[in-house]
Amino acid sequence: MNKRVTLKDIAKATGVHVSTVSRALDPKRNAALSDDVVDKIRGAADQLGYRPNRVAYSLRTNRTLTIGVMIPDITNTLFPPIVRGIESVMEPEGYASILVNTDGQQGREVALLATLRDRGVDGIVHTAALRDDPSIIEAANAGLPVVTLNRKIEGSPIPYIVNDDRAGIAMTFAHLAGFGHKRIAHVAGPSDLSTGQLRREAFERAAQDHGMRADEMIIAEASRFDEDEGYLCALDILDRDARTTALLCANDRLALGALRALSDRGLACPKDVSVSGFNDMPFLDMIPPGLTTVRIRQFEAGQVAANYLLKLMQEDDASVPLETILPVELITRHSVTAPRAESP
Amino acid sequence: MNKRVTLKDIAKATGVHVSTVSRALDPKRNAALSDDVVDKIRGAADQLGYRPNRVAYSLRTNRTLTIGVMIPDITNTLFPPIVRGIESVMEPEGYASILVNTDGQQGREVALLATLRDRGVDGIVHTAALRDDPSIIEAANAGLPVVTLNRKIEGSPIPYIVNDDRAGIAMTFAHLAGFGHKRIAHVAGPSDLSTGQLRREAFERAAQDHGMRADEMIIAEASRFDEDEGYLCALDILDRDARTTALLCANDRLALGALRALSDRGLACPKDVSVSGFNDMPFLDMIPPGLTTVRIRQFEAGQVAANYLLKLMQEDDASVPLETILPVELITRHSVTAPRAESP
DNA sequence: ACCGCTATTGCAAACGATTGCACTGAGTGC
DNA sequence: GCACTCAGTGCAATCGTTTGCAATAGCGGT
Repeated sequence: MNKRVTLKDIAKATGVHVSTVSRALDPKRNAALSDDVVDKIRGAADQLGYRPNRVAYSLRTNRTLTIGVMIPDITNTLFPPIVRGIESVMEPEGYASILVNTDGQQGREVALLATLRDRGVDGIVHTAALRDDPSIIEAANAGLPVVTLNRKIEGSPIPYIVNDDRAGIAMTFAHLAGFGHKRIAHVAGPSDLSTGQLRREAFERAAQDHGMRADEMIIAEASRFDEDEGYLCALDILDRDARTTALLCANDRLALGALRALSDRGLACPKDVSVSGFNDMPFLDMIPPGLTTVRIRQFEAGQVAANYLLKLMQEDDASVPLETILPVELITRHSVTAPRAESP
Repeated sequence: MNKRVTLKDIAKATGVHVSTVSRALDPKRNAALSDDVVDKIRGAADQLGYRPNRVAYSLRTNRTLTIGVMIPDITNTLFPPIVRGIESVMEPEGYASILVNTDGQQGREVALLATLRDRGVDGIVHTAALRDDPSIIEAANAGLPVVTLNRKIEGSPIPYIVNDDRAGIAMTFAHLAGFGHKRIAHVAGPSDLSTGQLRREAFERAAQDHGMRADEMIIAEASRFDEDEGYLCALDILDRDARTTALLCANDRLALGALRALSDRGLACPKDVSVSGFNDMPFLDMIPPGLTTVRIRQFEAGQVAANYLLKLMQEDDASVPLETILPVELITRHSVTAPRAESP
C-alpha cells in the first residue's frame, strides 16, 4: 500500500518548487518554463509513476470532470445506447459519468439530483425529466449546465434533444393509411411525459390531416410505457370499437402488449388488425410478426447531448441550440398490412 | 450563481469555530458537544441550506464514496440488471458508481482502470475481467477493494461471484438427454473468458457423465458471445456432423444465431434439432420457438457483489468469501423436444 | 557602469473539509 | 482553599493542487 506520488515528491526529487512541477506538467502553462527543467520534471514524473490527484485538482479548480447522467431505468433497452453515445464523446475529453436511475419517480429524481450536485458534477444529461420539473430548472438557473434528452421541459431555457416524434408518427399514420386503414386507434403514452404527450398530439394531427374527425379518434392512454399497459389499452380500444383495424402505439413495449391483447381476443396480426410501434428496440425483428416501427437514433442523441453539454461546460458564453430534432426512420416489417374487406 | 455555503459560513453565522461546526454536523462526533450549540449549528446549517462539499471531504479523508463499475458493454442486456443490483445497495449507503464499458478490450480495460484509480474510487466491481488480468490484480494488491462478477480471475485472492454455470449446463444437458438426445453438440463461448471456459468444461463433464466419449463431443468455439458467432458455429457443427440433434449453446445470443443457422439450412427447431441457451435474456420468451435456457440472477449477483465490496471498503480486516456461487434455474420453453426417430 | 526589462522560478494563499492537540473554566475530592 | 479532572471549544495543520504575485538573475541598451 505504498503511498501515491505527489507533486511534492517530484519537487523533492528534482530540487525545484512544487509550483514549478505543477506548471511543468501542465501543457498549457509550461511555455513559461525553460525546456531543460521541464524535461527533467517530466522525466522524474513518469519515472516515479506520477498520477495527478483529481480530487485535489477538483477542490482547487472547482471542476470535477464528472457529469451526471440521469435516466429512468438502465434496464430499459432504450437507454443503454444513449449512455454509450454520451460516453463516446465524454470519455476522450477526460470526463466520467455517474449514472443514476430515477425510475420515473419525482422523489427519487430530486434526491438524486441533489446528490449529484453535492458531488459537484460539472453538468448533467437528463433523459428522465418530467414535463414540469422544478428541481432541474432550479439547478440550471443556479448555473449548472444541463441538457435534456428525449424529454422537453416546458418553458425553460434548457437545451433539449428530441427525436422527430411528430414526423415518426406522421410517417406511420401515412403508412397505415396507405394500406387503406380507416379506423386507426392510438395507444398513447403517459401524458406527463413529453414523449407521450407529443406523440399523441402528432397522432391527432396526422389523423386530422387524413380527414378523420376528432370524435372518430379512439385513443387509450397508458399510465406507463410497458407491455401490461399496452395490453390493457388495446383491450380497451377493442371494446370501444371492435371495428378498429389498426393500432398505432406510442412505443414498442405498448405495441408488444397490444399484440398479446389481440391474440387473447383471437385476433391475428396483421391479418385482422395491424400494429405499429415506436423506438425499434433490439431483437424486435425476431419477435413475430415483426413489428413495423420507427427507428430513433439513440446513440447519436447521446452524442449530441454530450457535445452540447461539453460546450456549455467549457465555454462561459457558450450557446447551443435550444431545440434539436433528430431525424427518424420508418422500419417496415410484417405487423402492418391491408385491412380485411369490411363486412358491412 | 450564488456561492455554496460552507462550514465557514455557518461558523460565522453562529459565532463558533469552523471545527465545532464540523463536529456538530457529524453524528458520530457531536456527542462531545453541548446540546444547545449542536442545535444552534444544526438550525443555522439547514436554514442556510448547507450541503457538504464532498470533494473537500474526499481530499481530507481520502474516501470518495464512489465506486467504479466495469462492464463489457451496457448495451448487452445481461448487464443493466447487474448495475441496478449494485446501485440498489450502494445508493442507500451514500455511494455513487461511475460506469465504464470496456468492450472486452484489454487496452480499454487497463486505461479505464487507471482513470478510475486516478479518480480515487473506493472500490471496484469488475464484471469484465479477462481470465488473466494483471492490471486488476495489481490494483487489488495495492490495496484497492475489488470484487469480480461473472468472471473469475485465476490464481488471485480477489473475491468473485459467479452463477452456477456447471449446474446450469448439467441441468440443460440432462434435460436434453432426458428427451432422448444422443448427439448433443456445444456452441462454446470464448475460452479467454471464464464463462466460456467454465461452461465448456461443464459441458464436457456432463457429456462424459452421460456416457459420451471425448471423441464424440462436437464443440465449436465462438470468438465472441454474439449472434453472428453463434450462426457460424452452428453451421460448423452441422457440417461436422449432420446427424446432430441438439445444440447446447453457451449463451442466448449464440443460441439465437444458431436458430438462424438452422433455418438457413432448412432445419426446424425443435422438430429437427433442439436448441438451448443460457442467461434468459429479456424478451426471449417472445422469440419463437421460445428458447429453453438457464436463468441466472443478475440483479442479485450485483447486490451480493456490492455487499462484499462495501464490507471490504468499510472494514480494514474484512473477510468475504473468495467464491460465491449463485443458484440458477432451468427455464423450459419450446426449443427442446425429442429427436426425430433416427433414420438408420 | 547603471537602469530597466524579461524570462524563469519560488512563495504562499487559497479550495473546504477533518482531526489531534491545546486551552479554558467549572466541578470535584480532600 | 487547592490541585486535578474533564467536558466543551478553539487552533492550526493537513490533504494535493493551482495560481497571482514577488523575487531573482541575466541581458541589452545607453
